[in-house]
Parts: sequence; C-alpha cells; structure tokens
Amino acid sequence: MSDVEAKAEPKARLTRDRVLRAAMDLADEGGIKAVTMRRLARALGVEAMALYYYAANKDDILAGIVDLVIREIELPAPEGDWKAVIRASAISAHRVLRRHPWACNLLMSAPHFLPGRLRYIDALLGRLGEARLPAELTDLAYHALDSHILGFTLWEAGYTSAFRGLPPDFATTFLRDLPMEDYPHLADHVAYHLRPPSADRTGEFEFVLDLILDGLEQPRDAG
Amino acid sequence: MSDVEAKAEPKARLTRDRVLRAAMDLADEGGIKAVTMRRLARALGVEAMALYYYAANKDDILAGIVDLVIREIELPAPEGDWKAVIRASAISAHRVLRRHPWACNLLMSAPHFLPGRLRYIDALLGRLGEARLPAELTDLAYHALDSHILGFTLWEAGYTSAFRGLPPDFATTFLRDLPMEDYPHLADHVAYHLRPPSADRTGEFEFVLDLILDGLEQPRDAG
DNA sequence: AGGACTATTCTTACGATGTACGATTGCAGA
DNA sequence: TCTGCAATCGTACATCGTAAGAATAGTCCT
Repeated sequence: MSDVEAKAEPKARLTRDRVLRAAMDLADEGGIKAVTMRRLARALGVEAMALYYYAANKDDILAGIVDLVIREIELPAPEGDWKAVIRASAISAHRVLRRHPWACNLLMSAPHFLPGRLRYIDALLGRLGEARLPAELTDLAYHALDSHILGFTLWEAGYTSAFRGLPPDFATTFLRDLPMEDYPHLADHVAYHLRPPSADRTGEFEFVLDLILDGLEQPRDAG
Repeated sequence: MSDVEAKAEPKARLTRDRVLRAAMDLADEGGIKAVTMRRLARALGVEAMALYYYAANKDDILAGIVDLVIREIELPAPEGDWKAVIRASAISAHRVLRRHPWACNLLMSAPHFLPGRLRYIDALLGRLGEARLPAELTDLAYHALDSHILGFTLWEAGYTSAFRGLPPDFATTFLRDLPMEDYPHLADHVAYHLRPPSADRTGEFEFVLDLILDGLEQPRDAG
C-alpha cells in the first residue's frame, strides 16, 4: 500500500480547481506535510512543473486550499435571530475545521484575502451589525469568534493528534514515566485528555461560544 | 548586511541550553522558517552535525524552544484570589506569546510534554481547582483559557504579520483592488484591521478573558 | 612524558524539497 | 500543411534534515 503507484486520475485536462482539490485530498489524508509539489503532481498524473502553470508557487496552492475549506463553512443566514444564526455558523466552522485540521495552522500563518474568506468575514460582520453593539464591540466580537473557533479547534486537533494511534495502556505508561509528584494536580486530569480522539468536545466548544455571544450583549462595567 | 559572515559567538563549549537559546533568537528575528540546522550551527560557530550531539533531531530543538517560551510565562501565584491570579497569568502568557509569535503554531502542532509546560498546566489546574467548579467545568476552564490565549494571539500575530512593512497607503490600494461592492460590510471595518501593528489589543484580549472567567462561575441553564 | 579512553566536533554523502529556465508537445485556426 | 500559442515536461540547482563514521580534543592513568 505504498504510494509508489499512486492513483493517477484518468487523464483529463488540468485545472486550477483540480489541482487545489487534489492538494486538499493529500492534506486530509496525510497532513499538510504530505502536500508536496511532486506528490501532488503524481496524484494528478503529471510532472511537478506542470503545476506552476496553475499556481504561482506552493504558497499560492496552500492559500487556495485554505479558501476551499472556508467555503465549506455554512455562512450565517441572512435572516433569523442574529445570535442563533451566528451560533450556527460558528458551529459549522468548527465542524469543517475538524475535518481539515491542517487548515487551522494555515489560516493563521499569514492570512490571505481570497474570495471565500472575504465573503465569510463580510457575512459575519453583516449579521453582527444587527446586534447593534457599540462600534468597537462589533469588531471585538468578530475577532473573539474567529479566535475562539480557531483556538479551540487547533487545541483539539493538537491534542488528539498527539495521542492518535497510541496503545491503550498509554495512560499508565505516561503516568509512570513522568515525575508525577512534581505535578500533583496534573495526574487527576490526564485521563481526561486521554479520551479517545473521537470524543466529542462540541459541547465544550458551544459552551465557550455562548459565553462569548451572551457576554457581548451584557453591558459590563470596566474591570 | 547579509548573514554570510554571521556572528559566531566567542568560541565557548556548546550546551543544549546555548543551542536552544540561539535557536530561539533565530526564530525571534526571522520567524520559525529561519531556524535551520545549518544556520543555527553557523550562529554558534560550529558545523551543523555538531547540534545532533545535543538534540535528537530538529523537532527536538523546536520542542525545546517552545518549552523555553512557556517558562517565560508568569505562573499563577500560589496564593491570592484564584480568578485574579489566573487572569494575571493569562495576560502574561499573552504578552510572552506576542514576543514569540512563532511559538503559537508550534505549541499546537503536536504538543510535547516537557517540564515547562507540565509545570504550567499543573499550576493552572491547581488554582482552577480552588474555584470549586463542577469537575467537568474545571477541565473545560483550562481548555477554554488555553485556547483563548492561543487563538487570540495567533489571530493577532497572523494579521499583524500580514500587514507588516506595507506602505501607508496600503489601505486605499487594498480597497481599490478588491471588489468591495461584493463585500459591503467589510469596507467599514478594513481600517480597523489596518491599525499599526503596534496597536495594543490587550484590552480585547482581557475582555474575552473576563467573559470566560466570569462565565465559568455563573450557573447557566442549558441553551 | 606518553598512552588510552571518552566526549565532542567535523566530513562526506544521500534523498527530498521548491522552483528557475528552456525545450517540447499538442491542438487551434490559417 | 504550416503557424502560433497553451499546456506540459526535462533538467538543474540551492537548500534542507540527517545517517555513518572519521577526526579531534580533553582528561585521567601510569
């Protein structure tokens, strides 16, 4: 099952979209490090340099697949209660990013402004405007939502990937090898972080999401 | 001012600590991509392979400098009001990560469990325990704090780096080149994101931080 | 002093990566 | 059939991480 004889798709004309979609597949399967110009080319049944006809360079491709991911996010609907609608969109974003964990890192490390992202930002800002928050709170809200979505998913992805594929007795091994007497509070919580990767943290995501959404509305006195 | 003739430190014996600290300097100056075994070696006045005596591989070095960063964070003090103390630590973490923006990405992409991080987690969990929250809320709180700190700082770092060193008329250029009629809500907010990189967003960081800290205490009815 | 042992550093080399440059193919219209 | 452009390929280079083993430099013993 090595990829020496990779599935070269039936020879159809190359397209920027086909290139990006193949790159996304590679990333989904093997993480972002699996996206290599040569590997990508092979997956498309083509030589590496052919890709440069459709992308300026590798960064261009990475920016492109990030935008593909963003387009998978369900936009806040144009009607309905703003809070419910934004909540739904944030939950969708979380779900999408869980499907493409590599995208979190890319999203942050030099944000590009491609159509998908612009449309997402615009839609979010539009609905947030309806909350009639003080002007600076609107921007804060957008910022807070984005960073919660990304931070949470990134955190989640990092920890689940760190523990993926480990033997089931990893917890005990982990506890034995560490000088736990130095970290008295940690031991109680290790089990929590060793929950199977499929563990659904959606509830936690939504809890903090609601903290933010509800908190924006309440007038607060300065700390 | 090319780095062909890099500052080779006065020839002192190599040390894991000296290696890590030099790697950190490289990352601070030129981002994480500037950390290269050969460059790092040259900065230390040594050949690349010498580094492998002090580190198993490059990932080991990266994990090491992340732990150095974590150690810069002021731990929650062992006494005083738990909320105030955790708040101060979170603010310190934010400040530290702003100094070393490259560390955010590293922190997430495969978390390692080195002493600095373990001590940080342990201290935080210990103080959170004093809040006497329901058990699952304690874990959630830790998770939420971590992901807020990282998400916010990443977001911040991403955007300020995207705009760093651009000419001051970038805003107008940006607005002209984009089909702004497609993004009506976005235009109003562009100026906000074009504030100088030094703009202090600490207030926003603390706002959401307080949302989380306060929200943890309130009993909430299910949405 | 010399010799031996170990800790530290260097030399060389390999495979992988991103991509510059120019040659090549293949299809369109004349 | 010839021409011209769009799409693809072949070759080459600098740079990367690092494997394997040779060379050096201390340090201690006698």
